[in-house]
Amino acid sequence: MLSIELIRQQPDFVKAGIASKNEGPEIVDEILLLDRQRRELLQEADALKHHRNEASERIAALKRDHQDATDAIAAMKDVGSQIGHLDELTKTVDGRLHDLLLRIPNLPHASVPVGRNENDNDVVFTWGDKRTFSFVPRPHWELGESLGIIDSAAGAKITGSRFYVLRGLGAKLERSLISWMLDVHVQEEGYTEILPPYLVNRDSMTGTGQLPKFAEDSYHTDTDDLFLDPTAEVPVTNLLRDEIIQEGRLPIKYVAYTACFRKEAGAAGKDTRGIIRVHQFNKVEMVKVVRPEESYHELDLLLDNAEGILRRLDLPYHRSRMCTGDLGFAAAMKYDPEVWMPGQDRYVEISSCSNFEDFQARRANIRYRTADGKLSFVHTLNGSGLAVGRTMAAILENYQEEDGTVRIPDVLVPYMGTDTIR
RNA sequence: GGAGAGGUGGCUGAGCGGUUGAAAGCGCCUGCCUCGAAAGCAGGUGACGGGGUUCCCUCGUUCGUGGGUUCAAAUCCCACCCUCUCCGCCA
Repeated sequence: MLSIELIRQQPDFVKAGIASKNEGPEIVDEILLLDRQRRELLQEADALKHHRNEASERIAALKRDHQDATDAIAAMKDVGSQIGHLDELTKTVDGRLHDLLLRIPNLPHASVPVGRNENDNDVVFTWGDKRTFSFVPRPHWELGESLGIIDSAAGAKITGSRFYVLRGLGAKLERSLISWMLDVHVQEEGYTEILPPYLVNRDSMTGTGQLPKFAEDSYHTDTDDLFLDPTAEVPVTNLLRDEIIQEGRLPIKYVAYTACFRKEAGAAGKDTRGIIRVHQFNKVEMVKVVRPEESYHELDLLLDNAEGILRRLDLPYHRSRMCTGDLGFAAAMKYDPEVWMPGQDRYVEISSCSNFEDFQARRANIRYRTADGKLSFVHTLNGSGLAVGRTMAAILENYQEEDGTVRIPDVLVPYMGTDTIR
């Protein structure tokens, strides 16, 4: 969330920032109004409480001296109820204010290009040579079906649409990719591996920004109010919720594999074929918690770590810079590496690397203590390294042969125990 | 799921209705001592939110969370959450 001080002091700056994210300015005015009400109520109640505290001290003194205190007690009789009334009002206003603060998006970094939606994003970097095919490359869903490794019908049968089953070397390829990606990030880039719960509580979902605004995107268990994590970002970032980190521990670099669950509300009709947009998918996610002054440098490193996976797999990609309108709710800056899919003749998002600055840290109350003892909010970042199912799709499409077999990228052969899926 | 124990400041841990934001110890910071350090001695040391004449003063809140009782709650009552031990069930 944004600091209330910033909203108070520079409301027009905040309005302009959220407008560039396609959010109306009314929320800022509503916040300012409630903030004013809150402070007025607080002053009134504090004055009464001060009065009560002084009276209590006098009563205590009288009691100690074994003197009669009935008059003093009688005089305070209804002050308590006045305070109770004011506290109740404050609580109502406070709750409403807090809810609005949780619903206001992060402001974009000043350097982010202003734009309305994904059409205004820029490709800022391109890597790799697209392979020239002597035949018409097929999309991964056709390859997956003919090889018998991706079974969408089975997924629909046992669960529903947008679920799929992997079989044989398909299942093994998914598992190999997870292990290999984790190994690269841990062994070569110094991340610490985490295997968190896939179910998270309401506080965790609020801490990273999925709640309260995007509840309809998440799977939820009615009986105990838990959510299926939409990304490992949620459990992993929340490892540090309400923690005070000694500065020397920063930067903290975590990498986690989890299954991810998304309702994909509003995606009806989009990417209906294949395994690009599904309700359950595997992802390896990197999460960083860093000192504020280093967060943009760390974003560059994070991007390089994500794209390094694509380079090791020799998959052509480009990097898309998100405009303000496509940053999402919590990010101040975001880049999406997109992989080339020759079977579909398009680039597909395969990672998303964001700097949230202190937006998540404020919500989740993640702070660090500097050498001179001061407390500040950290900056948080995360990026997929990578979405596993989409990586498998990209491998199938880029490494396919005319006879329908698929070659295994060199780095994965030791994990797969074979160099071809046939 | 059942029974029991417990949740207090950075940590350990007292307090169990009335100057208790909270003893004591540890840790940390400052000063004295020292060539320097340790030891010793003295002092200081939480967070959050208001207000102000804004390197400081002041008020309020804060002892797992939320309610309740009371002039007054860390302290009494209720509910919930979490941790530990034992039992049961179980991949």
